[in-house]
Amino acid sequence: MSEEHLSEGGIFADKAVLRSTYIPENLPHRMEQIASLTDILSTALKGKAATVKYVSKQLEEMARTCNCALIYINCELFYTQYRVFAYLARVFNKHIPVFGWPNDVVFSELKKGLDTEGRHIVVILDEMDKLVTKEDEALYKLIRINSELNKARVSVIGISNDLTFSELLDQRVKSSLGVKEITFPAYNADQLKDILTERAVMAFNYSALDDAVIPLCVALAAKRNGDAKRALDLLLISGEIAERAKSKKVSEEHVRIASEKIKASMVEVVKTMPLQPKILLSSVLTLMREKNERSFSSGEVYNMYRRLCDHLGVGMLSQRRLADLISELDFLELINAVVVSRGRHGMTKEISLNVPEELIQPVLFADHELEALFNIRVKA
DNA sequence: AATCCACAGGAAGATTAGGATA
DNA sequence: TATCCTAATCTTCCTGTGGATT
Repeated sequence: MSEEHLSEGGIFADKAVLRSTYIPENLPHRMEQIASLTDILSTALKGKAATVKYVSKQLEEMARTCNCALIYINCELFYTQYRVFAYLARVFNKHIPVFGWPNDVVFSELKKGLDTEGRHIVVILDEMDKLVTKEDEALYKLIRINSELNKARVSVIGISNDLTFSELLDQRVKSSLGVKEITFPAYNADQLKDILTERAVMAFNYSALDDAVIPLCVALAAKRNGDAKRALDLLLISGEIAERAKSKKVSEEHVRIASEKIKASMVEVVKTMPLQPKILLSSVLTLMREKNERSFSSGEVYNMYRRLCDHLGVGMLSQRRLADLISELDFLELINAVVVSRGRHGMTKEISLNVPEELIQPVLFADHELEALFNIRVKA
């Protein structure tokens, strides 16, 4: 139980419930994704943290019905290639000494064991980051094992609390993991409401929430992409504001203040950005006005970016560099950037604005270096 | 099944900015 | 002021990717 938890007495019952690290018992409106997670037992996968963790909680139950074995490995304990493979091989009744055998012998024993059983197995690697730093070949081998098996299939579910660890991953591993990445459609207002209500019951003390608070949070968040994390953030910050104000209840007013605070910090982020990212952001804005669409390919954005630089008489960056800036803005949650394949038409990042246009447009135009964009021709 | 688009994103090296030091 | 050092930025060159199209 956390320190934070102990000090809750007024508004909050358990603040941690609202944080993005919290694993809910229930995951409403994601049954389809959960179903497909259990479905694709022939490939490696990764997904949004909460969903994967939830699945690992529940999968054991389902595993019995879909005839596959579930093997849980805590990488904090089994942190080398040898230990992981030896552990797995032992599951298939292979006798492997604790140490002494060469890695590749252990590996081929594991393959033999798998193929004689010929089943689907799901390997859950908890604290996966520990394994990656200590032994980078293990993950790669495990993921690629399918191509060397005849009958059996192996899936890997990686769990990690370390948000930055995917940067450490071997590119080969990353790309294999990404193969069956599941997409998560945005929640609609009703679904968001369900989610917030469910969490609020646990997070707040009884009757510490005004009835209007959740609908308001949903209304404010739904304007911006139906992102559950944003709605939960808003609720959390509202609660904190109410708490600091020594109020007994979280009211609509607190939500409004919280919303203003969030907006203010977004404005601040945009205001203090260097020139080039500002031009990039302006490019997205201009594209939205010109084409009357919401999302654009990185090629479109780069072309617009060049146009704007030209217009401003500013030196332009390479496409490669711009791709990095796009990722940075994505990280800051100012834009959404998702890699998609358009088949014959190549791969792109689909880029869309993630903050209210009317909020950042004035900020950008206020920059005297961008003044010239004011009168840029909007052609149909 | 093979091709091929339009990029993503890694590697390595160059350039620049911002200091520190002498 | 000139010189050096380091980190951040940015470029060039590159290989890899998924799936619509052939």
